[in-house]
Amino acid sequence: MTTIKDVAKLAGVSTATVSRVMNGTGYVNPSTKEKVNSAIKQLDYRPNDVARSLYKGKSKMIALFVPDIMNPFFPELARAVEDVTNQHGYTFILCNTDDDFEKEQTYLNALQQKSVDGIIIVSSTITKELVGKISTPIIALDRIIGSNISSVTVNNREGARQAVQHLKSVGCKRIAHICGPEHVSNTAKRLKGYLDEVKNEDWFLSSYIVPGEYNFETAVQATKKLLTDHTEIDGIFVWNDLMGIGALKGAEELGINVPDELSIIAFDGITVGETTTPSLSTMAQPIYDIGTQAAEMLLEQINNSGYKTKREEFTVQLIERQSTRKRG
Amino acid sequence: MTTIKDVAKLAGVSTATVSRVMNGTGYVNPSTKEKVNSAIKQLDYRPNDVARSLYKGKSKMIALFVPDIMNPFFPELARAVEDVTNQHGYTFILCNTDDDFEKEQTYLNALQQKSVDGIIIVSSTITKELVGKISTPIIALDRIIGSNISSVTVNNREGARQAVQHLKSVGCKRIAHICGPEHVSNTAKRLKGYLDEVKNEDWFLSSYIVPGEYNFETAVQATKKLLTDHTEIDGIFVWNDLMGIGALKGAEELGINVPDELSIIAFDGITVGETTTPSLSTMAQPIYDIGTQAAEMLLEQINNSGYKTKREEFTVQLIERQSTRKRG
DNA sequence: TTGAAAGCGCTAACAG
DNA sequence: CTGTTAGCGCTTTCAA
Repeated sequence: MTTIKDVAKLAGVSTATVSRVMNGTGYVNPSTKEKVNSAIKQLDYRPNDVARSLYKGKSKMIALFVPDIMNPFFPELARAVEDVTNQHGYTFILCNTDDDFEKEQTYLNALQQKSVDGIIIVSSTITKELVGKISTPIIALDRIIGSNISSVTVNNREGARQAVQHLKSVGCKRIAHICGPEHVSNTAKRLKGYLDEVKNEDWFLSSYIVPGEYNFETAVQATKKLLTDHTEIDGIFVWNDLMGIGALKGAEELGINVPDELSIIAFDGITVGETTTPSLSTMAQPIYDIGTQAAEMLLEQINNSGYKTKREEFTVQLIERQSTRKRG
Repeated sequence: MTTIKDVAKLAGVSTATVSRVMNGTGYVNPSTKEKVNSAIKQLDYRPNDVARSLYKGKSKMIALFVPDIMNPFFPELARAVEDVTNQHGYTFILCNTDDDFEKEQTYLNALQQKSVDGIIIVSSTITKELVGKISTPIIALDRIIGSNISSVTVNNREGARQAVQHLKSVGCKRIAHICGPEHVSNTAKRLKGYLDEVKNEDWFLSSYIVPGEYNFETAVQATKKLLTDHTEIDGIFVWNDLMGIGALKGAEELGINVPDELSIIAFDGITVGETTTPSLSTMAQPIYDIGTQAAEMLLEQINNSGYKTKREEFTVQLIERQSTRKRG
């Protein structure tokens, strides 16, 4: 590998001068600058980032922790973060944590040891204590970790309310809710939103609330059980799109027509929701904007020493597709 | 940050001894080892990987280039690579290239400057020339780059043949093919497999072959046009699952029933294929195994200086789902 | 305007 | 068995 020394030698100057030329720091005579630049070009020299990092204590790398890369929500998010960080000359690292505390810890250590400059975290298991011990800038995404960690979220409760309102508006009379995983904070929030809308209805039964897991197959089964136990159900608000697609499948397997006999709406707004038949109505999060915002906040926190904790909340938006339709 | 010096001081030994204890290299008296270890624990010391990398010229990082993180195929693949690399103590870096030569080049430079130890590349645009200039170990995935780059692929042509055979076996009489993007090598291979099976059929028309893009919406349109122009078509082999789901949607929008009037089979075996209604028959690639294999080959190449170029080919497997069914 | 030299934190000869 | 020392490639005072 060619080093700064090689360049210095070829240009007939000291390594300090080469460094100055590269970084545009300090004064350097135009003619020697010329010589240095041509030496750089001639040798196709590229500085060693590791050496730089060692000196500076910074690596120009940013990481994103996601619980499940297989859920399309996260690739869409990752895409946004990647775009922003790349634009600013950072290298992007994606870490899949499975919402596993051990894995998160391992990653956190590894990244700190590599002088990663900042981390964006989507996690339900990580603790404020763990994060508090870390000096690396951190942003919480989609969920809130602690009061002194900046976060980017959406209005989950209000969004859930709107979802249920929409089901009512298309004529649903008995509306159920399939929940998300218990340990995820959004689960409680969306459940609250659902309850806001139904708890005073005379038809409401607590058994209309069914627990769910973070995956397709479980949602299929939960839906089938729900619809078998309660044949009167004509609307379901599902915790997220992935599970919503499972609900679609469950209904189909029971021979229940969506949307004629049953309306389904979910939450997230991932692209696959458009591709199903029927396509899935949803409360869409502005996924790309969320990722962008988080990345920008992180960069600000990295570069401004006087940064103060922020809390950003985005608004979800109803997207009506085929799985909910006005009934006559 | 606590450094090796702090540990040395606390333990009353030299930094060299601390280093030896950490790395288990060379002899060290049990009792001093004891002292060092307790000092490490007491200070919660973690070695600086950047300094290590600088000295060793290696970073314990591995990267994966994918053209489109939003296609579920790649997260599944990434998952596999991540698992293997993590197991071996490497940090995994995912790079989204958009099959854009400039982006690939930028990433390649950035990673080299960071002393990344190896790269797995899925790319149709990257050239052997570019890769040839790089000393970092590289594995080509899903596509072949050059003759002296190891690769992991699947039997695309034979798989395509089997897909068409399957369509025939369920009773299809007029079979079309929606191709992949022109510049991707697999496009030609799968097309050849299709042609192997149909070119001698008396019903075959070259207009049964329609060009496609790497996305859902285009596939919907291509399918609608195809089925409108050729109402006799009763089977379609689609280049990949994402586009296959588009074909499903296209047929549905025309009111054509799948599989009663039209059978559809695609290629890849991504999980979402199970979730659609009807679910999508496909030639499944062993995605996880492919990723695992590539990662293992890369690690071998990194660690064995006497490594020789390899070419691994996996076999795809027919998965019959609802989109193809025997017709009476 | 430029060079010499120290040092970022760690490892690996080389002595002892 | 352990310490001293040089050095990985770069940046930045400090002098000149």
